[in-house]
Amino acid sequence: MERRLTPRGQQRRDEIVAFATVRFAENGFHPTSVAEIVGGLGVGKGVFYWYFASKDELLAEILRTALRSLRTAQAEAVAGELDPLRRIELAIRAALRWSEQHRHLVTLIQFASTDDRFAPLVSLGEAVAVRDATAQVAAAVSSGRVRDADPEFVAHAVLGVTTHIAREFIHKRGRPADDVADATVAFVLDGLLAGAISPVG
Amino acid sequence: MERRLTPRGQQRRDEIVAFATVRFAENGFHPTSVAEIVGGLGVGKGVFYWYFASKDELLAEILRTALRSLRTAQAEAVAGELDPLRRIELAIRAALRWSEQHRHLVTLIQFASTDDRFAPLVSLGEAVAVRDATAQVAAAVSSGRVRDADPEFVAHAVLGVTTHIAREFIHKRGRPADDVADATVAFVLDGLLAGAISPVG
Amino acid sequence: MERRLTPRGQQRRDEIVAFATVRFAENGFHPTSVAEIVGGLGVGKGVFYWYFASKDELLAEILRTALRSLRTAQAEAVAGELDPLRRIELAIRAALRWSEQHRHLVTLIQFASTDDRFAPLVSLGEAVAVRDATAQVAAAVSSGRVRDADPEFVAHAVLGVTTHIAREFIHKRGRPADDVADATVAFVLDGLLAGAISPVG
Amino acid sequence: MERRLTPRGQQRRDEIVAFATVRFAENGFHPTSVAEIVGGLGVGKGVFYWYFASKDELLAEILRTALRSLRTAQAEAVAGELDPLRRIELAIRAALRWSEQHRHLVTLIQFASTDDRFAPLVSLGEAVAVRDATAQVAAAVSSGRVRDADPEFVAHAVLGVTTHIAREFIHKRGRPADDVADATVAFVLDGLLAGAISPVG
DNA sequence: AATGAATGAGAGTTCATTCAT
DNA sequence: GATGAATGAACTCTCATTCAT
Repeated sequence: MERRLTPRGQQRRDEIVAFATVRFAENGFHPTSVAEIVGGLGVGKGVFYWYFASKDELLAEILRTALRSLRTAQAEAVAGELDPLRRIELAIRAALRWSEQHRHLVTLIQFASTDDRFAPLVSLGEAVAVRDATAQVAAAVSSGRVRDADPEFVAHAVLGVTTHIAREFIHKRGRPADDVADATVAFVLDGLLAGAISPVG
Repeated sequence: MERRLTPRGQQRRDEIVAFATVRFAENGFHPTSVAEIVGGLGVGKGVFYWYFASKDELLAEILRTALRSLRTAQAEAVAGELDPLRRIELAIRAALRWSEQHRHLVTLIQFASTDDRFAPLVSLGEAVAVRDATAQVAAAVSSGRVRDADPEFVAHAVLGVTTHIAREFIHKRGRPADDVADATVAFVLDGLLAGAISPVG
Repeated sequence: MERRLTPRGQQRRDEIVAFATVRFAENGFHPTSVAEIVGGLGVGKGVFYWYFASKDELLAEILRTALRSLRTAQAEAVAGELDPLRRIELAIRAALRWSEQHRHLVTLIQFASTDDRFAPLVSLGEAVAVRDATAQVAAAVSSGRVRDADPEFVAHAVLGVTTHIAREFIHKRGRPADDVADATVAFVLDGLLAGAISPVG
Repeated sequence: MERRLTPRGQQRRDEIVAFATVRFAENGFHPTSVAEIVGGLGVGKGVFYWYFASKDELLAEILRTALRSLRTAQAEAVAGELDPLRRIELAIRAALRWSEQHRHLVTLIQFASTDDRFAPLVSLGEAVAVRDATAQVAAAVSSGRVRDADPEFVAHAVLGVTTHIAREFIHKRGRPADDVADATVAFVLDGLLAGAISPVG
């Protein structure tokens, strides 16, 4: 593969990616056939294999692009911010806003992480975000601003909250990402007990 | 279906379920063929269709049984406990212990939730746990013991943390469920800020 | 593969082998599709793959069976004969008679020897005959009954004559194997010069 | 087709022929795709069809050229020689030398003779050599210099020996063509028995 | 002369499911 | 209850060939 493409070719390729992403997310990867994709685009079967080595390779590319896009969105969101807790907050907000705009990709990423052939790609993509979050938490812990905790554990806990909440509240219930983000940040930073009335005895 | 089975029949059926669960979890549901399952058990194809109406139906049953088992484990864990926060803690601990013992089922549940045909079963199974957690949080909030928050949101946040942490720390890294549970409960109840040194300025 | 077959299954399998042998020989291996084979037998496509792992594997098996059959025919023909030259003669006669009866197999063997994936099978099959012929020639040479010559070279020369002659005279022109065998044996034993009138000066 | 080509065009064409010859011989004709050929040369697909009407036509041309080349080599080798047996010997030597230099073509010719679409071309090419050899043998027989035998049969026997020996000893084992030729000529002229010690009673 | 793009029939193969025994 | 055999639609992928540029 790695073909030199004309502008028209690049456009075709993008069409395939866009169409397949939606189908894969809505129908599932395995149940969506190549025939369905090319049929939906009104082109011959060969077109698919002109641009992609295989159906697997197409999904892999979708995933790589998606994860890179998410990473970029987060990187831009935290750029310039030095405070560790603010960085974490901004990263959560960016992730939720990105999820709102790319629900199909979110679905695909979740599926991919259940398939041995694609899971490594997802882990790889997540690793960057986790690494950054881990560093921020570690900094916050050592400066005494947050309670002592395994930074990597916390980073994954945050990741778990964020992804599940995105699916449940943004995708399923259509809540605005920013509102959901407020609640998510509060949960992450304060937990359940903070600010509550101390038990009287 | 709904066949009256002899003890030997019941055993056969259970064998199929057990074997298929592992294969589905390790290889993926779609990539695992019926032929592979019956081949692995050394029986003919007819056997499979004697006990199950279809491959889909087998997965559905695995999921139903799995979710029921998880529910039961949680119900037993919280039985008799009246304090809302303790109930949540006990439910988290039960879920993590169950995940430790049923990693294949955890994988399958995650996959199922990405497939339109099976996702409803998972939601249904989770709904019970979420409903209980929501009620506990609501009680705790209204008694002023935890900060004001949308109880259902919190319930899902806890679910998100727990499932992700189970996969990442118990399955991938093999940490003991009980240790992981301690950290999870701390995260959920205290968030990041609680117990930290207040900023001096 | 390596399936336990019922008598009916064995029969089906044999049908496929027989039909495919003819088609492969007449149309060529690559140009003959699996669809053509199952269509010609009036069965579904799955049948083919129930009995054979692949089209390649079917050809491989045809070749193995064919070469074993030829070997057996030659072994039976020379059994009990001790004289080296007679053994060679009998082997040539057996080969030609076998070629007469299995012209499709002869064609397939020739094709196979031009394809890297199958050529080793042919070489393997021929090796036995060549080894025996080599031994006979060596014996004849060392007893002084034939002129000094590289026994292995002679063995291959005999093989070359025999196979080409079978195709040209038995298959293409339909000459009876026994007549062709007489001429072949004469050529092999006597060459061109033997028994000729010595040049008078 | 039959295009008037510029010198550069002629060169391109020759490149294709050379490259395809090697690929066809090493990978097989059917398994070698047009895409592979143009890809290997770093040109677009249009180029192929600019110079050749089809893949079949390319092979046909390769074969025609190859057989003409072999014929020419033999014709030059025997030119001027009047003695029938010497002509046969020289033709054998020329064939083996040519085989040594054109092993890929030898492989292709052998394959072609197993495919109904190309076999006639090979027969046609061989016919000339066989015709000449037949004439020489007939002359030698009628002058009494060789034993009585069907000249055409002998011609084919010689062809069979020569082609098989070329593949086995020159191509597979890399023996020098001239050494192999000595042994081949000896076999053809003397057979096995000539010059051997007569059995003593 | 040459390119990249496109075609679409057809290749080999798989597989959930059914059926005769 | 259980088997091996059979089905045939659907799958992924290939490929000789054509075409617009």
